[in-house]
Amino acid sequence: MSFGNRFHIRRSWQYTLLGAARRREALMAAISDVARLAGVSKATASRALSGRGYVADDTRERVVAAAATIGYIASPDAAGLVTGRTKNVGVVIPFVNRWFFGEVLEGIERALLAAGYDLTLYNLAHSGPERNRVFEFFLARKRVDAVIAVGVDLSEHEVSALELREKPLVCLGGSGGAAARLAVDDRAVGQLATEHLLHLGHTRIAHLAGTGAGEAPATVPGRRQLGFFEAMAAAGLTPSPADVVETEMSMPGGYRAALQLLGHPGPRPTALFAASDEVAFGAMRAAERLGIAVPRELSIVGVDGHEYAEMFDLTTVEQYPGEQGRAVVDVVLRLLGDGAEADPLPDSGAPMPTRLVVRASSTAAPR
Amino acid sequence: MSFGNRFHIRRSWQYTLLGAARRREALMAAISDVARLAGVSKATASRALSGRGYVADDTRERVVAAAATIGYIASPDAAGLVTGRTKNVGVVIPFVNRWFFGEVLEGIERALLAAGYDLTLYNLAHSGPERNRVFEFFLARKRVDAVIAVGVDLSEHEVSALELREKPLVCLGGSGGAAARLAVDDRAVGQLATEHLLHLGHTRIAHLAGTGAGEAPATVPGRRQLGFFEAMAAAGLTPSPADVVETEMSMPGGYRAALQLLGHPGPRPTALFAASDEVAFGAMRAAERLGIAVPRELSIVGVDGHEYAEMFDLTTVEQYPGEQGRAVVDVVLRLLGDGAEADPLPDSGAPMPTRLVVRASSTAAPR
DNA sequence: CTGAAAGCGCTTACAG
DNA sequence: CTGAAAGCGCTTACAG
Repeated sequence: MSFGNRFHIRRSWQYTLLGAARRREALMAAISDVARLAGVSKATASRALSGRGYVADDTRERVVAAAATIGYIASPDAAGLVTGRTKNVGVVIPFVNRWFFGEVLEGIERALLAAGYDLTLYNLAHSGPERNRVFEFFLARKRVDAVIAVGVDLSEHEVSALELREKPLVCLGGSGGAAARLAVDDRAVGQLATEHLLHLGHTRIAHLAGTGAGEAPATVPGRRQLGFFEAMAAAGLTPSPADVVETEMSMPGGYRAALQLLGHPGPRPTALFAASDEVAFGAMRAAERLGIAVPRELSIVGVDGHEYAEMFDLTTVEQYPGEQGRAVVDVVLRLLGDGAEADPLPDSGAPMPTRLVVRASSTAAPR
Repeated sequence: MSFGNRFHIRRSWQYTLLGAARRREALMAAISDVARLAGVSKATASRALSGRGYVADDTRERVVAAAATIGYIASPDAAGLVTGRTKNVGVVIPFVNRWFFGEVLEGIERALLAAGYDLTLYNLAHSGPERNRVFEFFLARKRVDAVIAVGVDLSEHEVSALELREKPLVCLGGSGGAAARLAVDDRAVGQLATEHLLHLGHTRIAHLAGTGAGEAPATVPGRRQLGFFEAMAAAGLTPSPADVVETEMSMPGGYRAALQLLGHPGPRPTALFAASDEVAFGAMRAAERLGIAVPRELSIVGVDGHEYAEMFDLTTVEQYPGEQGRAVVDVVLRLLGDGAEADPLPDSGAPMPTRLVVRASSTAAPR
């Protein structure tokens, strides 16, 4: 029962490629090695190790022991070839370095790992040819069992590229596609933030919206802005166009936009609804630079529940991206028939939870 | 030459699993479909598509056309089984949501994607059993061709788990392992930041160090702290232990640590070297809260070249994480024999570039 | 320049 | 409960 035989049968090119590894006894063992050592067939070894199918208890033990001895770990790719499952999920995400997206990604990664799945990351930071290649080549291959799209606005074409390959798609936020989608109610979020400021007596409230909010009402920035307008309208107020400024949803973006908004001579808004906490932090910094006291002269509300919000005393509508990541993985696993069957199905219609957290950045309107 | 035959041969369970996909003509095509359509053997189809081996020009054209017609994309996992190459790299990273790490990750992703590689993400945020599982199971499988470790302090055991599987390992920053490592000279960085403050006439300089700097001089926080001490010593100064505080390398971490450091009654340091820009931002916020004017009463220097540094007018020793990510992929590709052979070998001994950028947060010592 | 054959490492249905 | 056989989709060495 020596291991030598196998190698002499191998073709020379294979031998060259894997020779070094093979020659060390315990390395890169295949299931046939386990089977041989345990004195059973590959089929039995497979059943014993996977837990699928009947195997006598003592046989199983022998197989498991043999696997441990030679450090055997099954190749998921070889298994995937026959089962059609790679145990790998593609995650498409536009940013990694914005708080919300980073938290979601960490939540997804943790949940996937716990389920024995790999996470293949596709960063869509720069659209263009790269983005096409992701949808038409990388995600189209059989390498991923499913796709999670985080905060991406999918085109028809992108969705159908995935459908063509019958690749399950679950979205978190973003827009486009008829696929399964988990999301907070961003319209309600915008409404709530604005109502909080209205409730404090503010009447001139500005909005630092995310890029594209105006043209694309279905996107996250668009929905938050919609909520803002609705709350204002319900209070009988019509924001002046100059008080609604679009910006990249980052801290420097918020800083620059707020500098413009607040630096203009003449009466200023007394309150500001920022489309995200990062935008709000930028606005706070801009106010500081312009000598505008927050919250005495300017109340600010953000969205996210950013890790820094407490430090900056920022009032915000919290959401829970880590939980959202976990939840989206739950849905994927269930779609793949791999979740705990016992788990109740998530209420797919219901929006993900949010919560208004009031801190010192918002206060009663002056006078 | 109908596609129907194939399916009747399939076993029923396969049929059930893949049936729906197969029945739509153009879907999930295999190379045998391409071969049949082009009227050649699988071997020739493979050669034509991969570009390896001789194929007559017109044959190639026919094969390529056939592949396009049925939307054929090769399964990398099946190919990997025979070539031993998965075109997939595992990336191990402790954070995704800290600026430096996010930038590195984006740089790695872009470079890998451009080379046709996938990136499988393993987030080591929480060490413990999960971390073990990553090294002993996930990375040990044949699923990844190589491993990139970003800013991780590898144990002997972790390194040998990888070596056992002959998995090429390239590190960016961090410590541990004799593997290939790209890194900035963190000792020099600490020295430079400190010398800048000394040069401005400061003599009482505090240091907000990263967690573990004291016990682990080989780690990034340890090396930066070493540089700090060396520069101080060279100036004939010995920092008081109270002026060296360890903190998590985040903005809230810096905030809390600086609150302690600066809130203490009695004379204060006039300058502060923060182990990262995020720590520095936190310290700025703490100073603001305590009514300490930056830079008039307190000069602050950070490390990183964070996206926000300009907004906060922070003097910092910049590094270029996006470039670092790209560079580490270069090394991996070369190790895998997949890089442009023409490229000059990177000067593996040389540290990655850094640069002192002076802004308004640091100024001459009071008096 | 091309095809038939072997084989990568695994899992499953089938027959005992 | 177990094994022999077939096959997942691909690529390569070999022989023409």
